[in-house]
Amino acid sequence: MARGRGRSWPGRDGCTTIGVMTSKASAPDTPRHPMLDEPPLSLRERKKRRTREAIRREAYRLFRDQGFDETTVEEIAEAAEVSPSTFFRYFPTKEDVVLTDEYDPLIIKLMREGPADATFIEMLRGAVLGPLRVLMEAEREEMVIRMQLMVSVPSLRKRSQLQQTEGWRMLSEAFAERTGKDPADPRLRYAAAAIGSALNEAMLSWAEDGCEGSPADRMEEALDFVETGLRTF
Amino acid sequence: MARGRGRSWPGRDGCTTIGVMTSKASAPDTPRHPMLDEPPLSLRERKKRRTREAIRREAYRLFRDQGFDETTVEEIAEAAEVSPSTFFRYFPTKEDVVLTDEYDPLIIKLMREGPADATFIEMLRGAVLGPLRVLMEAEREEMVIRMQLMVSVPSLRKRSQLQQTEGWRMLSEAFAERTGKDPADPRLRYAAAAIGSALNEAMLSWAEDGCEGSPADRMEEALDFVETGLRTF
DNA sequence: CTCTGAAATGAGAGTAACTCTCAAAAGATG
DNA sequence: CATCTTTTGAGAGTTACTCTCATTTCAGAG
Repeated sequence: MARGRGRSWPGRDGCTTIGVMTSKASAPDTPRHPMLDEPPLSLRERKKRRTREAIRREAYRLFRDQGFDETTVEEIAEAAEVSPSTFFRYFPTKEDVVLTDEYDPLIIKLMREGPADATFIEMLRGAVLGPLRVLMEAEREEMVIRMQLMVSVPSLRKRSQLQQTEGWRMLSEAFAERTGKDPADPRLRYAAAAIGSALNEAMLSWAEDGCEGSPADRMEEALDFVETGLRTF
Repeated sequence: MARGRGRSWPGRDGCTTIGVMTSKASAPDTPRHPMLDEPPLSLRERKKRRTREAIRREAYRLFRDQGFDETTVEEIAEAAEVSPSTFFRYFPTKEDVVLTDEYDPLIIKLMREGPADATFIEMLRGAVLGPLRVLMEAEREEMVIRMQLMVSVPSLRKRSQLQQTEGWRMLSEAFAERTGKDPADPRLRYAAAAIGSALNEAMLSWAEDGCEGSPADRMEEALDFVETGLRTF
């Protein structure tokens, strides 16, 4: 085939839906979120950011109007006024336009600042649900479109990064580092995987029910449940 | 693009790695496992089964010899002496050759026969880990190859059905039915998703460590952990 | 302002995983 | 043997990516 994956693109730095990154490194655009006020901005960087935003904006528009599968990369590139080549330099796959975001650094940062004696779940309540609530206020519209796409397009649903174990590695490591736990402890993997999937499921159920309120509420519910409910369910 | 997914193939009935199905329905081949001694076998059915087995066998051989990405569907089809068209009639995607199996009916059956007052996790210990141990004895070699592929090929790793929430729906429903619980209870979704991912992670860690013994041991460990350990971890 | 190197872009050709249609082959059935 | 149904093969088409290379554009030094 051709469907590339895991190569080494310039356009990304590796992050994802609601802060669960699939790390990558360097190049064209190193996305970071404004909420995490980053330093300066060279001309080149500004241009790259604009390009990335243009691609994403046009892509969402087309996805909304004619559907994800019905929109070709070529169309997106044309609408964003870049070449198809450039599109792929910014997003490794069409799916990544929807799945990628820039919140991971923020989450990691919050984890490093959290209480050193917190449990994994407690830490996540602060580092993931907190910013998510803010995010939903600030960019609700875009988030809603994303979530709806993720629910309705099978290929996106499956790749939802909240569900991708791999994406939780950095988060787990940050947690281990902060709390002094062994990063190689298999329980860390189990916990991250289990919780990630439960959160993902909570998000899906929120989207399926019409995207009312904040998904963070559902996620809170899911966290509470997996924290103590599995023994008796 | 072309990468189809979720269409409506004739060749499958919907099942998956270690019994976590992505249901589908009807047609050419309705795979079932011998362990679940099914009734008769018409000439046509036997042929279909043979074809399916031939495809899988040749595919595994080629994957092992030259790698998953380096093997084209065309090569597999040729080795199995069928046309590429036929290949896709049996397996919706190349990945499914590795990800699909026929254990789901067995697991469902065991769940329906299990204790009606068991918790979800208890039920899984019996219905999933039990047969898995047997399976590992009976078809160890093939299972090991599958697992190794699933660990080493990124696209497979991500799609590992143990991780696919969707695949757990039927299992959840069987559980709800057996124990008289509400199948729409969101906690059922959370539980299935969380446990599925933890089990998947256990399997991966087993494969990464060289596939020694049975993955069921690791999975047992993971189940024990998510059952009670998340509150304090 | 100019020169120089580095990074981003565009163009275009190539690969391979699917998709779809249709006619031919092969079991099933009576 | 005749007919109906299901499976198969052939082949053409779409599109997501991949790779290479020439061109453009920014950065930084003089």
